[in-house]
Amino acid sequence: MQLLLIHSDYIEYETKKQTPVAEKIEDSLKSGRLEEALTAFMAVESADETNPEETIGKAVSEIEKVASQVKTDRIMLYPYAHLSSDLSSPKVAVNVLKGIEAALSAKYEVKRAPFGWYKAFKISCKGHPLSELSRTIRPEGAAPAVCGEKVVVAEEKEEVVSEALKAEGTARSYWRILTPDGELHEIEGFDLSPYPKLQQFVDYEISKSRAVKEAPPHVELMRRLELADYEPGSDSGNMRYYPKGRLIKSLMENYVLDVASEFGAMEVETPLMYDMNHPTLKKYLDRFPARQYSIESDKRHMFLRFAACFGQFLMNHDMTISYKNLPLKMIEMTRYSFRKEQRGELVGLRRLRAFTMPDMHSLCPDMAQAVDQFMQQYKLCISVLDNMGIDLDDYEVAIRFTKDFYESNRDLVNSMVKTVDKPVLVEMWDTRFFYFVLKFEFNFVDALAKASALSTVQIDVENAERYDISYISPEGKAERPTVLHCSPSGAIERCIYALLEKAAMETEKGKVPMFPVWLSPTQVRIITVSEKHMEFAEKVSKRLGCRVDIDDRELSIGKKIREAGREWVPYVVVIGDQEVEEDTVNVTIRAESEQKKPMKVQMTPEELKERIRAETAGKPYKGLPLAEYLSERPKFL
RNA sequence: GCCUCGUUGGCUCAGCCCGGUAGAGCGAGUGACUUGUAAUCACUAGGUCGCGAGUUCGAAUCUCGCACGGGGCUCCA
Repeated sequence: MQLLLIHSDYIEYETKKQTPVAEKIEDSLKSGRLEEALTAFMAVESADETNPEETIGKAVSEIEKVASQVKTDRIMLYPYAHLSSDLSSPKVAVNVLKGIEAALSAKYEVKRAPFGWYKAFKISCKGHPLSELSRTIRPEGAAPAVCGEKVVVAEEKEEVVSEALKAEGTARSYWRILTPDGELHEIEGFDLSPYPKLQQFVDYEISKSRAVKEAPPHVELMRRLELADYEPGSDSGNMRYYPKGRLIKSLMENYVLDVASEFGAMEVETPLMYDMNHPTLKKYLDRFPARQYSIESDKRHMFLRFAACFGQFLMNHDMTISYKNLPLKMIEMTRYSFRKEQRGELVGLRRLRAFTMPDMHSLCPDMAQAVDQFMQQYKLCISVLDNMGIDLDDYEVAIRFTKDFYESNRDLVNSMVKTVDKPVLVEMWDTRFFYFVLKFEFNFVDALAKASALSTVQIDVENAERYDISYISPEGKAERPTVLHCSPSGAIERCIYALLEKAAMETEKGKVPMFPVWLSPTQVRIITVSEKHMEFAEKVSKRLGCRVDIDDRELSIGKKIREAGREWVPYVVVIGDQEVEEDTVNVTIRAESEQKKPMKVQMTPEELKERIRAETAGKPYKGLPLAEYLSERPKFL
């Protein structure tokens, strides 16, 4: 039996004409209406004939379950033959319907539309996630249907939902574990116990089991460290960034751009909003699983970009590109990309509605070079995350591809797994649902076992055609390139989230949390024992030549030390009489300290400077985001 | 979007069940102390109790609606 359940404001029907299999009914049943009802459209199938009683029982329990979820006690049973291409005999169907009606009548107000009539009906679907559900019910032992998936989309309430979002509900995929030896394993039976993080990721992706009571630890940290905060004056998922958060973000953004530039990508900038009715964009919207912000602008209907694809592809379309220019790479640091994620999905910095994402696209002449580029970019992503403080142990790899692609590119996929040298999760589609044939993501698994994607690369085989992008081949002919999408780090905010969650997990394990030195808002904090040491402190600050601040507040040494620790300052320098005399500094090195066991070292300012220089070599640098003297700093929280 | 819990000085929270002039700690300001490694002492200021409506002689407290946040569902780069 096929069941389609719609929670509706109302449902009404009116019989029009009998079919040859029509049941006889009284006039009172020729039309009907229910307010606030769960409507069950149903088609009884031939498989149900083997055991109609069982079908009735299962259908009743499904309907009751949904009725209680949506909290309604009115049910409309509506025979709807179009749900199946393999119907039962009318006699069985009527018996099953009557059986369901009888069983439900005890607890619910039930109406049943007559069987075998052409009927006009009106329904108003409520549109919440549980309001539209479909179920397939089969007696034990009956063979599963082999016909193609059916997508039934009830009338949506004005909301623009892309076809890709709808299709995703029906995409058929297979999950496997791929090990570095190139073997594909069924998930059931594969021993994941040596890989607890992968286990958590697999659970998250597949069984979708997640029971969490607390707020994720990064939410408190992002506020306590004065990095970022909610902005009630904006839409949910649009954050404010305080100076320290802005500094970290800015350094990360610059780092990714530097790396991309070195990799040969040209930085560009494209508009934030686009015309919803632009013919090319409309089609692309339908292929991307995201919800958009939309904006009414005079008579045009605009949407906010959710990536830089549009802008770059439209630019590519207008360009004259020779095969000599390939692979052609462009990058934009999208500040912002907008996605109107569902409200309940937004948490801290993990998932936002406005986020900063490096978006790089590479045009390749053919699949061979695309595959080569893909591997280079895969390695680039590993290196970028590593340099930002997120290493291979902190995330799990997911590789997704179509069956066809895998079969002709096993070597590529296997060498990806060898590169990370640990089992990865694989998802294989039997047909291509999306614009890509191959993609990977690095999924960070947080302190509460929730996973979210960071870096990703995808091989796109659709958009060159859609945007009419071409290059001129050596033979002088226009050819379609293959396009790669790459976000080397993933969303910048999400990288900050990952660092904070990682720090929280390390704190749990008894370690001392910190940011990489190149990202630390304060790299060295100078604390003076008394006012008379200020002059020397200022000299030391200049000699260090990095982000040094001076705690000149009238507080006890103990308190200043404690606060420097709470801010995760990597080097805390205390200056008193001894240091002034010896021209040295006493440094507490956070990276080498343990909880309650600080690592204190006496060294010259130049030694400390050299140490920091070595640790931050090759990374972007910016000055202090706040006043040098702590007494001059405002509090943001 | 749905369910559920929450919203009280800048921050963290008590008070709400059982309606009667709003409390603490931290932070801030001022003063004392001039300090050697995880919270120095004293005083002072600071509150439309998220917003709107209702019940009541009287609402932080009871009821309803809305906004924002946490968790769950759903969904997902």
